[in-house]
Amino acid sequence: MINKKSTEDLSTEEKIKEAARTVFMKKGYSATRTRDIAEEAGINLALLNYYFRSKEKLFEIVMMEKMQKLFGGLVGIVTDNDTTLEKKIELLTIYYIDMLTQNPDLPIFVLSELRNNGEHLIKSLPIGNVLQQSALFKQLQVNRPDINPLHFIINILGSTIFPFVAKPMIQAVGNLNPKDFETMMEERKKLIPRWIRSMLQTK
Amino acid sequence: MINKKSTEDLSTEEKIKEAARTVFMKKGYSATRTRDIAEEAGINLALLNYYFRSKEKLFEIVMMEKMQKLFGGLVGIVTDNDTTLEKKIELLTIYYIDMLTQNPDLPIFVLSELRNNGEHLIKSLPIGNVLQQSALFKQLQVNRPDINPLHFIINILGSTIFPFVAKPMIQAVGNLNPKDFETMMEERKKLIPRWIRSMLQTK
DNA sequence: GTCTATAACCTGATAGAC
DNA sequence: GTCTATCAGGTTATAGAC
Repeated sequence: MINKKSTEDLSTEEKIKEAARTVFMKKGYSATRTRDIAEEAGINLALLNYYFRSKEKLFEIVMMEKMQKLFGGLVGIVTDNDTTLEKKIELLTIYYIDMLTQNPDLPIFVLSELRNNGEHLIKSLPIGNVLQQSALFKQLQVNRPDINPLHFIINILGSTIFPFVAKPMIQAVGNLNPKDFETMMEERKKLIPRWIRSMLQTK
Repeated sequence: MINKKSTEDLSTEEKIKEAARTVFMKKGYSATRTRDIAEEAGINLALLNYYFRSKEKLFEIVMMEKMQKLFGGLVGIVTDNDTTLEKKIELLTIYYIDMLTQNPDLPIFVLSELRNNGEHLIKSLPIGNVLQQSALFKQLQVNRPDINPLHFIINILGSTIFPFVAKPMIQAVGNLNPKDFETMMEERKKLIPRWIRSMLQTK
């Protein structure tokens, strides 16, 4: 546990950033007050501006981190020239479900803030070109030249990410407690790769 | 066109509600100022409070409408005892893609506000019981008794709704202009029912 | 670097004239 | 019903002492 520093050990700057992650994630940009962040960090409001100049600058740092966390992880998998198409689908599924089980609020945060306060941040991530030129894209194109590969990417991400975006709704509809929800997501790790495989074979 | 009144013809109360729909939908609850709504409605700020007492009351009216619009439409389809499972899947797909093409920002609005300001509103919609006792649920259970029917519901909704939730990301990744995006969604109306069918057959 | 105090502005809501 | 004016409180950001 050498990497897991307790809050008291962190530098002031890092304490503020950590508090900002927590509060922005929970409330979104607009509903967050800098006072909330200062309180969460256990420091004074003035220090926040001393280190980060403004609420918006601090938000952009957090937002970039979260976008990276949501979309950065897939790069290593999709660009690997040594894995089969089927293996990539399996790895993506497991990666996303595990990562989102640890960070269930990540996608709704990123996707909703992207629309409200950060559409200009999309261009910062070169994820578009990476994906278009990836091994996965080419493999999909070879397998199903009749269908835009983007459809399959959407399906993989939709199958894994959507349940977390709609989590409150799904829990209500299915009468699921948090443990039930996690169990279902665990089931999906096996089901989704099978489903995507069958999609690829369906003419 | 007898139902389509121009803005000037509406009652003041309806003008304010219409403006509230527009502004809340665009900015979300927290980022919306009652002054924005008043201006959009072409009336004075005081009138908003005269008709609706508070920002929150007005928001709840809009939010209930939007939840109804997002989830109410599926009730008629899933409870129909006279359509086959396959027909229901086709109808749900077409219904959602058409409706969301007209209202692309609806799902991200509802799902993100649900988390921030309206989790207590979920219970207002009896969608949970309706779905659990629906013909669709029973048909899924008969077809695949080995898999929780909720998985398939999530897949149908995920395939149709997720692309709209992630729209800015998808457009950036795929280098799509709005017309391209619509074309892809149109393609999905044919593809998704095929995919779900093949899922149901995949052991 | 860290704090207190406060400036400068914004926001939801209401009072009161018409 | 509709308006103008304004209140009371909140919000970001900074000045200035330590």
